[in-house]
Amino acid sequence: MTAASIRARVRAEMTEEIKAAARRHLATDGANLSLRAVARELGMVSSAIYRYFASRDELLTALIVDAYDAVGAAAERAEAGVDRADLLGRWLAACRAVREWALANPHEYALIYGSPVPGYAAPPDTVPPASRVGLLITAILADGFAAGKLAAEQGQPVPQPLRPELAALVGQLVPGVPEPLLARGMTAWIQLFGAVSFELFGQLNNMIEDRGTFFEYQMRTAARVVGLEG
Amino acid sequence: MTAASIRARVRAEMTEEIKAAARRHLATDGANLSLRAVARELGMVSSAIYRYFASRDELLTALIVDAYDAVGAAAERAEAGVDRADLLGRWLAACRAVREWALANPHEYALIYGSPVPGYAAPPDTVPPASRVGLLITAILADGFAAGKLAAEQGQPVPQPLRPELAALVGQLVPGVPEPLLARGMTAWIQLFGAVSFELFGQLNNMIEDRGTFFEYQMRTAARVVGLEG
DNA sequence: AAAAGTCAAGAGCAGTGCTCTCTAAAAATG
DNA sequence: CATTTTTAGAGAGCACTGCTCTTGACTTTT
Repeated sequence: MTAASIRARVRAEMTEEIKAAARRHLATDGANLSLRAVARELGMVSSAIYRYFASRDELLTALIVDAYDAVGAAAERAEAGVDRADLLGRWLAACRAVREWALANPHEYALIYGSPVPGYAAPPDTVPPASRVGLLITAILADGFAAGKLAAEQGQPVPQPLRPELAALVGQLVPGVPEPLLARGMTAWIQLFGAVSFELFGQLNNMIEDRGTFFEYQMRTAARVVGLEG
Repeated sequence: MTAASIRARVRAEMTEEIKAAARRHLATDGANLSLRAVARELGMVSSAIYRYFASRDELLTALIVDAYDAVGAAAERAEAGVDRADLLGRWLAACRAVREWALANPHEYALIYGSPVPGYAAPPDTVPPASRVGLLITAILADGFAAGKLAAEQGQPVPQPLRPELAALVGQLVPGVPEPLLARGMTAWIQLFGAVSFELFGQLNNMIEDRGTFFEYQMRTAARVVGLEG
């Protein structure tokens, strides 16, 4: 039993080492990292990797899950450090955390929010980690609504055909939040990742140099759309 | 002379055929399409491709330029069909055209707005085509401001450090537009491509089914941020 | 101590981007 | 018209890729 768990522990450590090496290679080769190169770096032969991951795709999936969890955790940590009553502060803290994580781990960010890897279908285990940031945002909205600080309706009316879908989402994510508020929350969500992606993927090149200030402005604008004032 | 231009014309046709085949392969293999497979499809040998493109990157660059031009042209065409005084209509037409082009050509969209291809640096010739949609949006803003329909200031104040950069952008893109208006235009620009990318890259999966309506709502919300009312 | 389970290595297959050399045809030049 | 020059493509080859299968060594369990 102890022996078995030793083996299991060694196996877990090896798995982590492979992922760490793969993450390093992600930086130079992107999603088409080379299994053989990873193996070489670890001083083993390529076929040995297959004892730990059934395929390259499975390795990628592990990296994707880790990445989603890492952004999610970073955003949650930052948001948790802000006074609960300061809704704008909580939103901005989460946004900044996402951006900073993305800047520090650009290739992992690209892996999860960039173009889908061709021929790769995300398995179901990636879904829960993928929704952590979205959940965090909606939690802020829920708090704001509960405290009477966020209006249910504001701005563009939500088209009728969207309401049942939004209602279902509210039901499974944040019970009690009005659909129009969630709809605006999704606007902010798109704005957040749109801004980070544009910066990271080079769309701001030759246009904006002071990316930090630009991002701050964008996220404050998004906050206004949702109804979060200072 | 005529003979020379015959040769040149054949060469141009062959170049187009290679690009067309490469575009087809983009669908299955994404950015790491195989030169050999492209050559095979054209009934030639891989080394022959190198008579037309010095490297795989050069082929990719050609595809990227074509893609930027295609979205740009689609957006311009759609926007041109709307009454000049109908600013909201022009904005929405451009947005819908971008989305529809992206849905029809998802892999080309991913090539230009997705994660950067690892080890690939976009050469300067991609810059002008890349800015066509942005130019179109700012042209709408300029018209609206000239007609007195768009307020210079609105919503979130533009941070001081951003103003000189925005001023420079205004100068080289759309003289006469106030910086805060351009800043809001960029918000809408991010919202547009953020929404399309989220839909295309699968971030809306298991959340929103009626993507068309959702997109419409998002773009109308973005229009409000800029100050474009019905 | 024997049986079962696990790990890693090595060879091999079909594929890749790219370079180099060679041939055949076409165009430009005398 | 004949000859030189330019060009397109073919083919072989290099170092690489993901992945499979077989073989040998080691560890855990019975």
